[in-house]
Amino acid sequence: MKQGKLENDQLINGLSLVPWNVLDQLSPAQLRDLDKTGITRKLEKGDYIFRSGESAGGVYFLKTGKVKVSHIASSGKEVILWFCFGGDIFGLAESVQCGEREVNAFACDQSEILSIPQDKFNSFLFENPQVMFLLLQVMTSRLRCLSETLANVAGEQVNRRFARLLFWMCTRYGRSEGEGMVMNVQLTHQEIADMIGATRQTVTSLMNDFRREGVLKIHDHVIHIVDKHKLCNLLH
Amino acid sequence: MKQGKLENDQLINGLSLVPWNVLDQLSPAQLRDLDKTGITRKLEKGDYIFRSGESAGGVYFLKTGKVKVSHIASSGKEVILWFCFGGDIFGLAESVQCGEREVNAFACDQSEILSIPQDKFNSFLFENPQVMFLLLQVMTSRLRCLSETLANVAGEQVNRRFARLLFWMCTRYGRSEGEGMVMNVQLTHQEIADMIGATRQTVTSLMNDFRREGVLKIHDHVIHIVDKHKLCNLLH
DNA sequence: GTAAGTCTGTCGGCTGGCTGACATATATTT
DNA sequence: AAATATATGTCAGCCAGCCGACAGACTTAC
Repeated sequence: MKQGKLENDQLINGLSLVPWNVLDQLSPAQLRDLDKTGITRKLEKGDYIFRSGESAGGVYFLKTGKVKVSHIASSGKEVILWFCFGGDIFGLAESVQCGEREVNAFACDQSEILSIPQDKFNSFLFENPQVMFLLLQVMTSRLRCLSETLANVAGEQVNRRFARLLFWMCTRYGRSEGEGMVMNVQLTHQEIADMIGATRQTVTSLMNDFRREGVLKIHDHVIHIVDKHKLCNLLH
Repeated sequence: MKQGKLENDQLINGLSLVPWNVLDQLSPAQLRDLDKTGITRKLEKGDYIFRSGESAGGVYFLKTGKVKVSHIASSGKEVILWFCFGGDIFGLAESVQCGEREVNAFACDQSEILSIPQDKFNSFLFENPQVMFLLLQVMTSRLRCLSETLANVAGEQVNRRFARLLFWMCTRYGRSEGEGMVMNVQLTHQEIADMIGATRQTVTSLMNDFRREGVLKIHDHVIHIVDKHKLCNLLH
């Protein structure tokens, strides 16, 4: 790992693409070290890793699977902050500080997690300053991502919010394919709604609008953006 | 500074109060070091330190004054992420990564800033891992704060959004006073609106509703929460 | 002191998107 | 295969909060 400047950093339409996959960026020795200090656990679809209000004992790495990190507003509405995939870290905010969980972490699929007690993880960070720096990058990248989401939700109409989410998800989790993009993260309309502050019904109808307009297609729950430029036009 | 656990951390109603004032937590030697590597500059009210789209050359510390960090949504609506006060760091996200600014930093008052080039700052962090850890804490604290704001904006009605903002601002920037709280951060109705995703008119009328209900009073632009519990009741 | 600029207060009309309700389609379990 | 659960599609009604507009209050500059 090079100090100071990420090598695989990219900028696409102003989107910072610092990779969030932390495990992939650690050395074999560091991985062994973490594995030794933590406990690996298997989770079933539907399990909670932690819930808002619980006291935070440590930090988690997602080895495989998919985890949803979300708030429940006092109105009962769920607000999804992001999804974690293989290699991602979560539960850091509450651990690096002291205090209780503010969010829920929920296994969307069968998953495998590595949990590491707070004090041990902090020691690990001081022994591996490059990793600490990497986390600083990941956290600031998430901060930018949330800033953008906030600007989106607070300042735009639903159709644009949806278009922006699509573009953002495809950029981060999908791949280009000719004029278009493909992303095979499985998302229900409800989940999309919870990410953009809308209702399920609104997402359903937007989805069909976009399909009718030839912006996207869906095969087996995989979203294909037919024409990147068409989508981009919906952003401004 | 103690490693691993912040001493002056507090939790009030689930609000993490990791202090954001970074300069106050540095040693005299570290301060001297930073002062030497950076440039101190005075700003007039209304100056921009940077704007969205510019390339990011470094990181800033606010020595005195007040700086607004905001997004402009493509609809033209401004969305305020937070205000910085004496000792706060800003512009880190874009610097620690590479790339361009995504937000605007605007001096709300006469201010004094210390700007430090990215590469020098990164070196400084590796020489002072405790500071790097401190920044990790500050950034994750802001991440939590933004998460909460997002949940607020995406999941609650305006009156609650406003109540939550008041509570949050008083907790972070104000002080308790008997049954109530006082906060003398000067905010216009427009600025409040931009923090909660509402319009100025809505904030004006909410402000008067709350005054009528005996939740708050205003003297010389200073907000007094008359009864903390009354405000808290509005949150749920 | 006056003028220009910026904030605050108030109101009627309008609408984006929520609510609720129900039908159909697709997965999952037994 | 049947039964249950979950996801999608569609629609009418409604209302929170936006929009525009204007008046008065308060600041700042000259």
